[in-house]
Amino acid sequence: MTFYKEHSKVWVSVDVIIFGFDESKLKILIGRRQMDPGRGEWSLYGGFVGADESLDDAASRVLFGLTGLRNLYMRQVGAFGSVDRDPGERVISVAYYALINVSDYSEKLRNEHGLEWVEINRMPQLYSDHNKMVKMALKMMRQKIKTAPISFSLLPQLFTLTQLQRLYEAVLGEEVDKRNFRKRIKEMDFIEKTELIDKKSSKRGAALYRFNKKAYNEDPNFKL
Amino acid sequence: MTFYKEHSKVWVSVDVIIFGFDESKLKILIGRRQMDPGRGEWSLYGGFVGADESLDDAASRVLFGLTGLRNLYMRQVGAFGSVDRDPGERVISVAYYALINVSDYSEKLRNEHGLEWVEINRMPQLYSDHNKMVKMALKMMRQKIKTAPISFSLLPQLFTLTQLQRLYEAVLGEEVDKRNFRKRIKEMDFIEKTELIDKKSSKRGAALYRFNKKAYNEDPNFKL
DNA sequence: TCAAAAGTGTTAGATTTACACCCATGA
DNA sequence: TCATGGGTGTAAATCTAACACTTTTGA
Repeated sequence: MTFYKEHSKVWVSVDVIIFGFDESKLKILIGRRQMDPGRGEWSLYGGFVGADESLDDAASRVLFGLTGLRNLYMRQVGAFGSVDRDPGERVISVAYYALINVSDYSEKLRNEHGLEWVEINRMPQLYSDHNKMVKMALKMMRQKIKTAPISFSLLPQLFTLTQLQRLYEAVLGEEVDKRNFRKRIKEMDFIEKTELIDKKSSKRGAALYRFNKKAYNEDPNFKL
Repeated sequence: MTFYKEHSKVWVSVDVIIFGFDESKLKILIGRRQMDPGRGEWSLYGGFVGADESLDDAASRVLFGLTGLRNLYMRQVGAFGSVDRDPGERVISVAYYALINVSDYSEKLRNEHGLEWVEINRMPQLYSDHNKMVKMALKMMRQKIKTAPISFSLLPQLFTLTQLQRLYEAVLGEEVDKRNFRKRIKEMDFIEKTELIDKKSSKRGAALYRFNKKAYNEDPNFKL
């Protein structure tokens, strides 16, 4: 059966924006493009959508190839389809963003792919319309992080409240009042204080917290 | 030049969700599918993306063919790409939603295309994943209408505050307090009261208002 | 002993919500 | 004259934002 044969087909790719949080900075993972056209330009990492895989599957595949990690938090940003967005051919691209905990990520893989972590507010010019994708992804992520517990995907399992606060500051791009912030955290029972103390960040040491996903699902009242 | 020839191409279509507001109800325009596969099922209206048009252009084209109207408020909902979402072939679809003022819309065109206005909360089952598209579009539109002046795209140029209130109630799916609503409207100087009185809706008559786009652009402080 | 980060409450102001009656008119 | 939708203000409650000092400890 070929129902639609009078219409033309196009290439469809996925591009992934990988957010990470390190040194109190929000960063994304970019590399030098390895193929023509645009070889050598800074670029997001992407891949073509296969005939037998969904868009989400294609994005997961690209993400796995890049990070060795599965089941990352991932959301679609949207489809980008200007006729001349790709200098070579007509390619429609669907952008996704994903969140990773930088300490889960292997330096080896990063080097193999020639990738760099770049601070979100020091982004170079990227290939094609990739800057637009990043901008939209960031906008969506900012929105999301205020109402859903996605921040924990960017942090180690155990984290201090200062780390969490720095993360919000980095994502939102504005300072946050420490006391008001901690007040709100205390109201969320699914952010649990552990007995453990982190001594790396200060002499006095800071309590380590943990996100309890099960408790969250029972009472999903996240609000920052 | 054919850079990507080793990869497979797919069909890409756009599907448009057309919102209208009538009789205090939020409605969408759907029709019976005219082609195989799925002939006769309730469906959104769509079209294939041509080789030389952008996604947005394809959506505008479909929208124009359907309504005879250009420059409608239109936003992308996202790309839908399950492998088997279309029973015939592999087709990736990008959904858009658009807002129209029902009274601008010609009954003639509606009949020609065999379209019906269906209340959003009486939606029948639609072809393929179209219900999912509608659900996402509605969610996005609800979000948008709280922070951007898109409601005026669903109303005639002149409207009463009761109409505007009913629109919000229909979109948000909840009742709104009349006095609080009007208080907030008064704060937005770009919603201008005219000298005109609408006598259709009540014996006493209600003042007609107008959205001043220019004034809005100078001070875009929409907040409902 | 001191520098550096952790931790902790209160108050004023702003925003949000709840709520009920009179008005004008055509039928 | 009365039924119908139009139009108006206040007060309580909640939420938000501003703000400063003590604690602990390793160097």
